[in-house]
Amino acid sequence: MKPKPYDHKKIEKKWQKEWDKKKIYKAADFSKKPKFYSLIEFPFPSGDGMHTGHLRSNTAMDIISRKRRMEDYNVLYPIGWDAFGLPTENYAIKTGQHPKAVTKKNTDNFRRQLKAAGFSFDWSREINTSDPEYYRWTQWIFLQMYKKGLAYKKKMVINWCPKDKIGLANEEVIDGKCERCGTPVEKREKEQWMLAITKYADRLDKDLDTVDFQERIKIQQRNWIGKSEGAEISFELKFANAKLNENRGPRGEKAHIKVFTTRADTLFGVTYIVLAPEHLWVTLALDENHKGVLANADEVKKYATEAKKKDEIERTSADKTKTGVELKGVKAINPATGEEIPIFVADYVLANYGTGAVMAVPAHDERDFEFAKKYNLPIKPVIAPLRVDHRNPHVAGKKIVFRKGILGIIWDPKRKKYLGLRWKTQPWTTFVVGGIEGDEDPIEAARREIMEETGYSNLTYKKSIIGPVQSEFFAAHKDVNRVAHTWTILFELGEGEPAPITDEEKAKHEIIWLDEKDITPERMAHAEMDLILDRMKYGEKAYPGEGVLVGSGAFSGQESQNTKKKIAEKYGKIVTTYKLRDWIFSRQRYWGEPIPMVHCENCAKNNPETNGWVPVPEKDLPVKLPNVKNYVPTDSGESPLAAITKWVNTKCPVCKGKAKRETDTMPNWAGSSWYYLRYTDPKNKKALADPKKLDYWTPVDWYNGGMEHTTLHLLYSRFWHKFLFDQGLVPTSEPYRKRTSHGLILAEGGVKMSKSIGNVVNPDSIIEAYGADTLRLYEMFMGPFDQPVAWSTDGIVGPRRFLERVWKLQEKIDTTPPNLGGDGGGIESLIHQTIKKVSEDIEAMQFNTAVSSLMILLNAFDKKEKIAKSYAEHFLQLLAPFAPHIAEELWKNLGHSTSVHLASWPAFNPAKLQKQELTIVVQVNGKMRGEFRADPEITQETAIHMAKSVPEVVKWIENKEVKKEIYVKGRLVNIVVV
RNA sequence: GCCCGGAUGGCGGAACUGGUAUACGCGCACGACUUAAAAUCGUGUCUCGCAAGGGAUGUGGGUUCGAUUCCCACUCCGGGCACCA
Repeated sequence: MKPKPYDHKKIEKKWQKEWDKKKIYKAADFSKKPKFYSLIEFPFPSGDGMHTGHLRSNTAMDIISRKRRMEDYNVLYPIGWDAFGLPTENYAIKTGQHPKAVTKKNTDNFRRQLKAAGFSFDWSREINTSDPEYYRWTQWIFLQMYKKGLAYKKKMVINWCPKDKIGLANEEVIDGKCERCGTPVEKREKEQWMLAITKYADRLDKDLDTVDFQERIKIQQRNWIGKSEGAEISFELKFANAKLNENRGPRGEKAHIKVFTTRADTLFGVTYIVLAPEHLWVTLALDENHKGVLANADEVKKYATEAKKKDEIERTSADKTKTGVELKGVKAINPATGEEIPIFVADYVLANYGTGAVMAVPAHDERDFEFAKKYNLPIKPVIAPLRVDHRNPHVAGKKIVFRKGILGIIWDPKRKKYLGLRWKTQPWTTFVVGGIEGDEDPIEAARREIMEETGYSNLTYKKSIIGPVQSEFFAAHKDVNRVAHTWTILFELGEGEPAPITDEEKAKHEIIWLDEKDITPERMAHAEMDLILDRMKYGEKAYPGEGVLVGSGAFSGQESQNTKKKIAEKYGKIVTTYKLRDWIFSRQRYWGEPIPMVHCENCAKNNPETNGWVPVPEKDLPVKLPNVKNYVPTDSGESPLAAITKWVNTKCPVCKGKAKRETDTMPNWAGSSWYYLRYTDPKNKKALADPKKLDYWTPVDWYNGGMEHTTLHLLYSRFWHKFLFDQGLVPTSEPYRKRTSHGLILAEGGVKMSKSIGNVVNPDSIIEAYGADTLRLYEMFMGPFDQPVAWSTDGIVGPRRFLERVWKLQEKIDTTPPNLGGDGGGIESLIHQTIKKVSEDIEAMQFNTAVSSLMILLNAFDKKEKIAKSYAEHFLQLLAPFAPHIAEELWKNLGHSTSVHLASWPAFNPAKLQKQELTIVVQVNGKMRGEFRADPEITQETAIHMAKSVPEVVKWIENKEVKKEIYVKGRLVNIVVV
């Protein structure tokens, strides 16, 4: 019988209908089988439909879900629509349709596309965030947060996108531009609803240890949360106006400024204080009540006002030079040294991190260094870099002698060379080295030493390269272990012959002249050459690293790492800060969940701490979006809802007086922060979900999505989940047990797929031409799942040809009992290897190699006249998750009446993995020279013996002395000859 | 600048725990089938060399009997963060 050709259109439609009818992918609540909840990020139904990039994640999780079903799990693989959002609203405005109608059209299209791709979703649980029955619970969760003080309204400067006419969350601003449209954001002061995600910062960070997220995801979230342990240290203030120094705060404390630092070990090196322009103290010092406190109030005021006006881009632009103004008439006192130091206001200090004030340590912080250079402030090194000389290490038992010293580098502009000393008594080349005597200045000491050792005195001081550096080495010429603090100083040599030097000096070393390329860490004996070269090349700069404390009172001599905590505790307290900010939750657009709050003037009077905000009673939820004609956004920063007076004016739920509704809506991250919970019980009218169902289904076992959501949706939903957990509403403290991420599918040529470039590949045309099975297979085969890959329409024919050949497999099924085909069980072993490989690769999301191993198995089948039915069945079971339609059709053709997707996942037999004969490679000195066939049970002795008799090997080892023989079991023999 | 990835044929990529580098697929070349083409099937396909052999996994070093794999230094590409004290 000649089979019909492979007609993907016919079989794919047929089976999709059949699966739908028989509901084979429906998830059963409370089944006795172990549950498996697999999740993909529900799509935002845009007007453009899906593109092939969207299907990568869906296909991967579909494969995993199908495999789990075959492994007899009760699988929940749901789908829904993240339907609120700007693009829909913008499109609706442009085309004059209602967003609701646009959403309906788009979801219908997406549903059609997803069904055509053959995904095994449980469609009975479909949800839509813009459905009032859904957003009733989004609003309800918001109210719970409000009750617990996590939702609050605050006037603040926000990022306003003038094009989208909407305020943005910090996470939505990229490089000072709107994430969506790329328009530079403006600063606007506005009352905003905020969610206090920072209260969960510590748990969001710490609990990452308890979940199985890809490491890169954890790292990115941790970086975003930005936990930083440091110290808060108070600097007391001293005013020029002596009367002010008498003032005390409410707890009797003197006026002071608190700074945050992670480098308390550098406290002795603090030479000034810097405040952010928004710092409370700056604001206070400038108001009317504090006239005369600052001698230059006008100047400071001007600077602070200008700085606050600047937008994000200007203020943070890369290589902007630092500016600032000193606060005249007040000094701070360094608590460690008691020194009076100046206070500046400068816009390089961020207001909303730490305390908005920093202690400046120019010697050890690059920014402070730059600022200090510009304003001529003292730079006091308190950390000496530590260099242990591994070429001349300390010798045990020798005395340790400390000394202060110099290293004199002399540049001769005439020779264009540096002066070096070649030691006669030691194998060293050095610059001029010497000690500092008493209170001598390092520069003077260097001049003196240079004169003594070289006779040169006509020297111009160029610069101090670095100092002090602590170096530890064995000074062989003095027979002591030396711990030296060394200052390196550069001089330029002038005219004139050197004076004669003593015989004693002559006996020690001779002068040589070194090219620039000769002064390397290898050539010179100084352990700190790396630092010297770096600073000779790039000039003087801060040393931000660790080392040994100097000039730090009782702490001098200790390693900086060990003093951070000690100094923090002595002069302040240890605190933890986070980069994460509270979540700006208000949006000024129509197509979102209304924030369920009303504002009542009357209540504001009776209950001032609420500012008049009253939550809508839970029984009145949902607060539905009014059906209106005009939802065009306004430039005023008010939501279009504000214009709908009939909706806005309402009764106060508390005093029954006149009240107004909140007109801002929620961001579209709201609905997606808890959607995975709703899938467990999508139609519940009494609760966001039945607790029993939540108990059964949650947490999500495996969640795959895009890296772009790591610091947005993924973080937000972990926050909401933790909140719900604290209220006893969900059974686990983390929503997702495992999170993985796919790489983006790029357009042909490796650029991003985008509608504006016009390089978007639509799955409809691919499914039409090649079929969903081919598309799925290709998406998995094209490259490593976690890395970006470029789409290639040329490449898709590979998987298509593969399926054509799978189709033809029917022609050679041998229904008589399996015969081993006379190949010594080769095929059988290959089948078991393939089962193992495909099983493991799916778990590791290495779908590309799983597909390739299926291709290898098919290639082996093709070489056979007949294929045993059981072999074909195994093959189809392995293929089913990848290409569900063709697998189902062929499975039926083999005589099965139940779906292949309900069949069980094949197991491999470890005993059958091994081939009956193996090839052992023979190397001589690590180079492949020959091979031989052997029994798997071969001993080391026989293997080596056989290896040595392989003809191609013999000619490499005859007449040579065999030095070593290595046998790697079942793999190779390496013979090492001299 | 900091943090994460990555670099292997003409192309997408493979290689277990350090053990035959280039699996699988695309493309290309040749052959079969065909009046012809497409499709399909078969053979070949890193590179230099007539060969024996040699050289190749971004670059330079190291460890090892043996390195795509481990270590050190560097270059380039992608992503994230970025005046976070």
